[in-house]
Amino acid sequence: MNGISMIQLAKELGLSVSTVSKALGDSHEISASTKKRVLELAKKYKYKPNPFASNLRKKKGKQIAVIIPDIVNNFFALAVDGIESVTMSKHYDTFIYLTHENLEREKAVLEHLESGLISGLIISVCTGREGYAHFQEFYETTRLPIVFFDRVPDLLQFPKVIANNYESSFDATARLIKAGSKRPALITTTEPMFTSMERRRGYQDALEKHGIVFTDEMIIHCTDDMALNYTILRKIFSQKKRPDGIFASIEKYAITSYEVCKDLKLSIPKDVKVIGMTNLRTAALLNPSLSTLSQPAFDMGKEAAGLLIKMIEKKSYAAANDIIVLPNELTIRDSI
Amino acid sequence: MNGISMIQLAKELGLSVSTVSKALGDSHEISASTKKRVLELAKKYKYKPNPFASNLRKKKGKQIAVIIPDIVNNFFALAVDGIESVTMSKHYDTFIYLTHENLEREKAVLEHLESGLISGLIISVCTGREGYAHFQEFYETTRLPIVFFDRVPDLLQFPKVIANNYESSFDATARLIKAGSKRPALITTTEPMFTSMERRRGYQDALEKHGIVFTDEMIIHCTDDMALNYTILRKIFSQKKRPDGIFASIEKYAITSYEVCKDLKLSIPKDVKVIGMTNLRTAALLNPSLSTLSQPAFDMGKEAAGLLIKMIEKKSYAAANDIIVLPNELTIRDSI
DNA sequence: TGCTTTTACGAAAACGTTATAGGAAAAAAG
DNA sequence: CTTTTTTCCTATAACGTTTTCGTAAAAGCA
Repeated sequence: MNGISMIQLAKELGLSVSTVSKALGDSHEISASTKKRVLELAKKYKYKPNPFASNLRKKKGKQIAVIIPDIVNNFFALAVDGIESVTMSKHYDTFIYLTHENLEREKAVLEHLESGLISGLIISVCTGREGYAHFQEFYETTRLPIVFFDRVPDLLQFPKVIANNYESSFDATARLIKAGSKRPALITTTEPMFTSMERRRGYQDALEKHGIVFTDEMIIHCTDDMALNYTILRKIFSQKKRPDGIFASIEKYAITSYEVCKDLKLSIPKDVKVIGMTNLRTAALLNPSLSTLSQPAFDMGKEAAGLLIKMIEKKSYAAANDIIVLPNELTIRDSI
Repeated sequence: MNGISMIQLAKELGLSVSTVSKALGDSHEISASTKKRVLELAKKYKYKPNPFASNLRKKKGKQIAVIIPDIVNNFFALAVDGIESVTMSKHYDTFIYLTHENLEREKAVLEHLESGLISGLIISVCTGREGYAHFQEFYETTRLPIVFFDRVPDLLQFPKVIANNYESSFDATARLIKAGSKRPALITTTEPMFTSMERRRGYQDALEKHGIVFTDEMIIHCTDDMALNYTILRKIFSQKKRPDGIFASIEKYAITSYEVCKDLKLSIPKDVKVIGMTNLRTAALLNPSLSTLSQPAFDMGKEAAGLLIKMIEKKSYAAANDIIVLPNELTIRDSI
């Protein structure tokens, strides 16, 4: 805030402010020699255009926001890494907001951003399949480009970046079955999210394909509360007729599954075969090493940011209904 | 950018713009009844002040920046979580920039931020003990408050939030020795950072205190390249006179140590005892469960953000030389 | 009553840009 | 040698706030 302004530059050069502005913008209206003079003095004084003035006048800036449920999570951390790699290279600034799975917080952030602080939004939703009015409303009032990733509201018409959850869940479940699991369970969230539903669909179709009769108890609903999840899982795995396989569709559920099996002295993979949907870097080092279905988190972030910036910079909103699908990666280790 | 402006509010109320501005700012110059009228209409239209106009006029905004080397790392992710929890509650917006341990990138970000986009800066440095000119320069030209955390430049006079690295490293090393390690090694970075040096000091003093003669080979220097680290460690642990203990002063070095020991069929803790400086949530699930010295990452972020906002809002820079020290936590598990 | 003080508002300038419109000089065209 | 076009620059008005200063009316005071 302490640097030199365009006005001072103009004064020292004996030029008008508009000339300086155009010279810095490399306008064709300005002669090469004048441009050179301006650029040189600007460099000498390390002139930096005031972003507030510029944004105010242009009614548009180079700032975007990322709203995610959590950052202490390899998936989202990687996604942010991917987003930042793009925004950095395109000279955008990236705001970050964490909702901690709290709908009210999500709404509050969205309302706050209606001030016009940003020129685009990347978001991974924190709730189920309902209550998306705030996204629609945000869009109606701001008309700003939005890209959803991973946890997307399937019922809304917005560009999205997702993984092939159905297909990869099908494959993962099939692998559990082929490895000998007769009753593989799906651990999923209580929130009815599109992402989870796709995974569930893949899971159920794989069961059917392999002639396993699906019953409701095969689906275990966990929450955001790690301690509660432990209780839930411990109870289920203490039963006589417990599952002999686990497809943990969320990172932390895989970890809790390991804890429960360890405490109940259930052997992995002998008693229970496990595949976890996770991007944990330590998966290979767990005891036993965890078979994972990992998401292309970094690339999802990259694609989302690329798409968003394209939408911001092109007037064309042709991309508005784009859905980019990236493949999950199945890595079989000792837990199966 | 599509909402209603103050001008339109004023027009509809039959008031001047300045009156509306003051009313919204709860100025004493405005009567209670007028304030009420203004507030009501503002709420009706969901009026949001344009942050660019406001920041431009006030020469100050409610945006801060966080610059860190990495986000795919539990320590920094937790720190960002802590920072965000504060900025969110104080209604600040948080920019995030990742340097990926790249000095040039760090310099570029700092220079970019000299435009005045932010009102304060939280940073964890990416380099050694030299080349801090860019921080000093950033401060000279912007006069903006800066708070360093974890990786701090010890030679510069700025407020800092750090962990008790010396004391806790001393304790961790002492535990390795008490557990039977005769030649515990320290794995540290090649970059000569203050943080690492403190850890090293604690390590060496613990050796001396317990009558172990220190030699240079006991310090293993690793890099930012995981594959290279593997090679380095594998070579050292393949030697006859290999270390029988590891104090891994950085998260990823602990993981690579595990990988190397596993591949070399060295038993942890029988052949090699390990303590890792890490915030990994899966530490307890590793094989064997990893003893950790974990940093108060979330709280460090919280303290840093709290301090920064205090500096931004108070005119007093009394806090300018504050150094906040938080304790690391030692958790002994099966790897020792 | 006349005087001062307080209350409650408005006019206008400022913050640092960018965009629009216009114009003088130089170059090109006839 | 005029006319047209092109080149290069300036003046000015925005963008939406906040702040300073001025002032009429109301209130206080003798």
